[in-house]
This record gives sequence, C-alpha cells and structure tokens, in this order.
Amino acid sequence: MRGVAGSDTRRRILDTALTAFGRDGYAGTSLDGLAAELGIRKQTILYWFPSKLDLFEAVVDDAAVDLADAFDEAAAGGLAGLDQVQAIVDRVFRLAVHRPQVLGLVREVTRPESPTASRLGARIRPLYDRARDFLIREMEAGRIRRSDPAMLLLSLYSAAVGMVTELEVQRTVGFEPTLRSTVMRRRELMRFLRAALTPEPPPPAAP
Amino acid sequence: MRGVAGSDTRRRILDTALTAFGRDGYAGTSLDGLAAELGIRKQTILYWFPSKLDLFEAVVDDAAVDLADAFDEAAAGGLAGLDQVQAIVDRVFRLAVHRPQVLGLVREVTRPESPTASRLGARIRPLYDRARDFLIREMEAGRIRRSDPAMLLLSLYSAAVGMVTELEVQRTVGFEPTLRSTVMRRRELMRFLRAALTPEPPPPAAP
DNA sequence: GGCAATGTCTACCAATTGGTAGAGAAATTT
DNA sequence: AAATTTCTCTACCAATTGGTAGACATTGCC
Repeated sequence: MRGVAGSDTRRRILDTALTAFGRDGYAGTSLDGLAAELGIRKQTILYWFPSKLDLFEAVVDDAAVDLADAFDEAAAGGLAGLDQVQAIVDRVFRLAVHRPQVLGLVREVTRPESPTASRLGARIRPLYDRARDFLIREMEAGRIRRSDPAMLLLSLYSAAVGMVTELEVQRTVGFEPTLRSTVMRRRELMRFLRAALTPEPPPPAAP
Repeated sequence: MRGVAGSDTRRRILDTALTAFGRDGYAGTSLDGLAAELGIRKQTILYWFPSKLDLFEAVVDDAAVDLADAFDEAAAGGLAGLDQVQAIVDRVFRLAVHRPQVLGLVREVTRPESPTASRLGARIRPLYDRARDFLIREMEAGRIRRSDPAMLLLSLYSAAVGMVTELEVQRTVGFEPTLRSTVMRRRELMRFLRAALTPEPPPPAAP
C-alpha cells in the first residue's frame, strides 16, 4: 500500500514512541527500531516529525494532555481535604494502570539531563502549581496537617512512578500484576497519606 | 606520558563513569565522550574494562558498596523505632549531598529496561531485605505504626532520589542549592515520616 | 643491559545513528 | 483526464558507536 490515507500513521507513531521513550529513554530509542516496531520505514517517521527531537517533544506534549485530563477529572468533583487527595490518588493510579507508558515517560523526562527537561517542566508546571495551591489552601483551612506541599507532591508523584516501575518489572518477569495487588497498593498508599496528613489533634479540640 | 603508573586510572574511570551513567543513562553515555572527559583515549577504558557493559556492571557494583556502607553505618548505632528511621534518613541524605551520583545511578538502574536491571537488583536486595525485616520487627514491637513496609521503603527511596534530582536541577540552572535548603528538606521529610509512622494512639504522656 | 609485563596510544573497522534527496503510488482537486 | 497534493518508499550519507589489532613506551625484575 502506498500513499494510502496516512490518517492514523501519525497517531500510531506517537503512541509507539511514547512507549519506547518511556521504556528505553531518549538516547536508547532509535528511529530505525521505532519504525521496525511500527512496520514502516524510518523516513515515514521523519515525514511526520522533522527530527527525533521534534518527535520527542510531540510525545511529551501529548502525554502532558493525558496528565492534565486526569487531574482535571479528579478535581472536577470539587471535593475538599483528604477526600480530594484520595480522588487524585485514585485517578493517578487509574492512569498508571491503563497507560503506564505516560508515567514511564514522566520518569524519563524528569531526569535533569533529559532533552527538553524544561519542556515537560513547562507543561506540567501549571498542574503542579494548581496542586500546590490546593494543598496550601486546605492546610490553611485546617483540613490537612501543615507540611511542605512540595514534599507531599513529591511523595505522591514518586509513589505513582514507583508503582508503575514495579508493575513493569513484574510484567517483564512474566508476572501479570493482579488487579488485586494494585488495589492493595493503592489502599496502602492512602492509609499512609491519611496518617501523614490528618491534622495535628486527631479529632478532639479544634482551634 | 606513556605507560606511566596506571595506578589510579581504573579508579578515575569508575568515578567519572558513575557520574556519566547516572546523569546520561547507559545508552546516553559514549565511551568516546567518557574518555574525552577523562583526557584519555577510549582504548584505555577498554583496556581496564573489556566492554561498555562490563564497565557499567563494575560501576554498579562499586556504587552498591557505597550504599551498603551507608546503611551499615546508620544501622551500627543499634537504635530502635523512629530513631533508627531517622538515622537512616540522615545517612541517606548525607550520601545524597556528598555523592549525588550514586543516587543518580540508582535511578538509572532501577528502570525496568536498564541493562542489568537484575544486577543492582541482586546487589541491593540484601539491603532491602534487611530494611524490611527491621521495619516488620519494629511494627510488631509496636514502635512503628503498622503499614506496608515495601510502601514505606519506596517512599524513603523516592524522597531521596527526588531530592537528588531536584538538587541537580537547581545546579544546572545555576543555583547552587544551599546547605540550608537541604537541611530544611530533610527535616520536612522526617516530620512527614514521623506523622505517618507514629503508632496509632499518640503517646498520651509527654513533657 | 636485557626482557617480559604493564599501560597507553594510533590506526582501523563494521554497524548503527539521525538525516537528506528524490522517486513513485494513491487520493484529491481541477 | 490531467494536474496536484499527500504519503510512503528506496537510495544514500556523514558522523558516531562499541570494539579489534597491534605499535610503542615505561616499569620493574633478572
């Protein structure tokens, strides 16, 4: 087939590249390998994306949309305090299960030396700021124990990435991670977070 | 200078390679680049280490020793409960500040697709098991709130790696991270951990 | 002084890398 | 039907990759 509706070619390249970049890193991914995985020639990739770096940036932008959507959805409920935290954790876990590639890419892209380290930085920054503002607000409202919001976000992020990594490791070893184990892990994280974030005096006196 | 005492050449290669692998990843590091950084020829590297993979494995083994030492030292005090946790956190932070490269490598090597992902796995496993045993023991003794030990370790690990990443980011942006900010961050992490790990009923009698 | 071991180098090499040039088939427009 | 645009391909290419072969210098031992 030649010149046939390239309709979804671009989409397929983006999807496969997302997985490859997240799995093997930027340097570890070759256009030839990517093309082989797709059953096309490298030049077709270079037709849709002028250079490897352009492709990478497009992939990053694409993934950022997924992340933003997840956060938007989790925030849509208009919850407060730990309930909102829980909603976000749930949503991020769902993303981690359904599209682990996205978090794999996040991991790759947050490396200081990543090409365009600044790029996803810019893309994710708004999400980060929103989450941060939310936490500060809730802390001031006394619904969440005061602590460093950056620290908390880091914990959330790394728990999610860590879980994805572990999922993938299990998978490569041939162990299809059970839904059950994932659910357990999510519950454990929430227990941990609740313990850490419940305001100072458990329930009794209120200021 | 020719054939001169290659005494420390091997050592220098290991050190520089540790930094490079941790910073740029395995695929992103080239022997030529490494040699240039060292002011030698690539063939000298290949004299000491038969192949790139051999070098990588040697670097991993080397770093594993540093990690093991850190844990040993932290464990030497024979502390219990949260005090022991604090000692470990302190020690890991010290490592993160003095030799951030080591944690950079850990980050690289814990990628599922890392070459020899299994290797550091094997090297770190004993440390992991020891920490896990410790936590379980302390939980059973009621000195630490019961929770998933794996989860807790993941939090510790990722907090450390996250901090290192952030340090490096600041550095590349030209911001020499202050000792003060590092200390603050460590304290914040400990507050977080204490909150999460203090056993269920907060100790009623306190000065 | 001779000589083997050690350590670093120059000179190559085949394979792979990201990328260019342009041919040619199908779809769309005229 | 002709012309044009869209898409994928073959054919190359210069640079870089990890790695081999072997020359040559230095050291320490006899």
